Amino acid sequence: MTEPSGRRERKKAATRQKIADTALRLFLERGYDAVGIRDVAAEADVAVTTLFSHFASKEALVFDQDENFERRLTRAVTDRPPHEPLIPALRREILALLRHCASEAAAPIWRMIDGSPALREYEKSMMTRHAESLAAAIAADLGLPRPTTACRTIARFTVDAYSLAREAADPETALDEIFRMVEAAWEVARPDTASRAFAHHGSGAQDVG
Amino acid sequence: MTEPSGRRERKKAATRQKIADTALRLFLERGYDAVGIRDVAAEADVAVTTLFSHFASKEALVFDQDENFERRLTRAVTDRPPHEPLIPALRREILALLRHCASEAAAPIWRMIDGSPALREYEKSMMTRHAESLAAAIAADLGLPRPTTACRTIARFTVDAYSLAREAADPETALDEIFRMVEAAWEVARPDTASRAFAHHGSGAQDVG
DNA sequence: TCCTAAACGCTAACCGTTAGTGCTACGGTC
DNA sequence: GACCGTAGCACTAACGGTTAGCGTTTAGGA
Repeated sequence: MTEPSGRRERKKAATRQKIADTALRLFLERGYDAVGIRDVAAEADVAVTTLFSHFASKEALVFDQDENFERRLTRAVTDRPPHEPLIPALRREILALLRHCASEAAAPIWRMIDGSPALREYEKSMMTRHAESLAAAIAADLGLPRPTTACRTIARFTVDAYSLAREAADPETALDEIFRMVEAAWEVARPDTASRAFAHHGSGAQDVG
Repeated sequence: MTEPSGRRERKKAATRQKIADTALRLFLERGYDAVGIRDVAAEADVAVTTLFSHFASKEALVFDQDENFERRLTRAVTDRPPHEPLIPALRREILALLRHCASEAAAPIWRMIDGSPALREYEKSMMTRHAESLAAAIAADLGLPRPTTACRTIARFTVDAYSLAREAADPETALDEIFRMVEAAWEVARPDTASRAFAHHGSGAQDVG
């Protein structure tokens, strides 16, 4: 019951990988909607229940490899060069993600995702989940114990930037424009320099400017 | 085949209303997840197929009355007082929506929504859909033929504000903070006055109470 | 060696949703 | 008032994703 080290882990990982590979292959061959869970399970030579013990849903079969998405976002904050400001670091990472998805060998996969409403929905809710991790990373970067509203907001805006840029005709130009807006939003909210903008919070009085 | 005026329409509306009422009652009595579509249909004395001819999904049964949500957002733009700036008008409307959801007789409904992941997801994707209408309304307000990236971004940020404020411990204070950020984002992006960077309007433009 | 537990399998269902089909009643027209 | 097109609704049956219940194998540790 200590560490499940060794062969068992490898077998499990192999099964998982076989399922994911099979699923992706079938989806690309016949289309996402035309392939059923039972098809994937049969082709991967596992039971349906086994498939669902590795993946929470049919959509998760597609976004398996993109779990590192979250990692990349948080690392863009934590592992950036010492004096690089926060927002440019995020912008750089989003740009890299955009390019990774747009070109590369991943093109047919993203065509498939764009072609299925269920997958698009899933990706969006995935991004929103990741925004919460990003908010935590930003808060930690600022030395805050817990994410503030401003952290959560900037995190949400950042994943919006990804989502909006991906839908734009010219993603990279759109990203520039959106991040100018994100930067401006951050400038009025960041705790270290916000003192000149507002000095009160928590009490009833609210005001702008 | 002209206008289906009269009794038929009324009967249809009555059936729809009966289904919605029954569904809401059962959901509140037993919990959303504990009530099946077949239960609702039986209790409303209609066939399952009839239910689905009135409502696109189970979640839509809950958000039936909130179709005006989209209308309210776009009208906050189109029907605002002549010289009121865009962002404060949006802020005012979001505040009204927050209050409408938080207090009022709607409290148990929102408790139910918050208690069901499926419903929370549905609400979020609904808001994202509404963001696109809002973007169109903003574009029209500026005399643009089609929504630009900036319009879409501000629209998205606006519905984010609603979503983030609703999750916050103190929604109204959070909304103030978020809208300060939205305002800043808009200032650097708005096409007509992008040059005069910041114009603070300090006097009490927002109504409280 | 034996014991525990994880991984896997099978069956059988549950649940939301849809297709196919047909009946009924309403509304407009002659 | 009789006629007809069509909208609303019902019923059966299924599809596809997902899960529960329960049994079987197999690896790892005692």
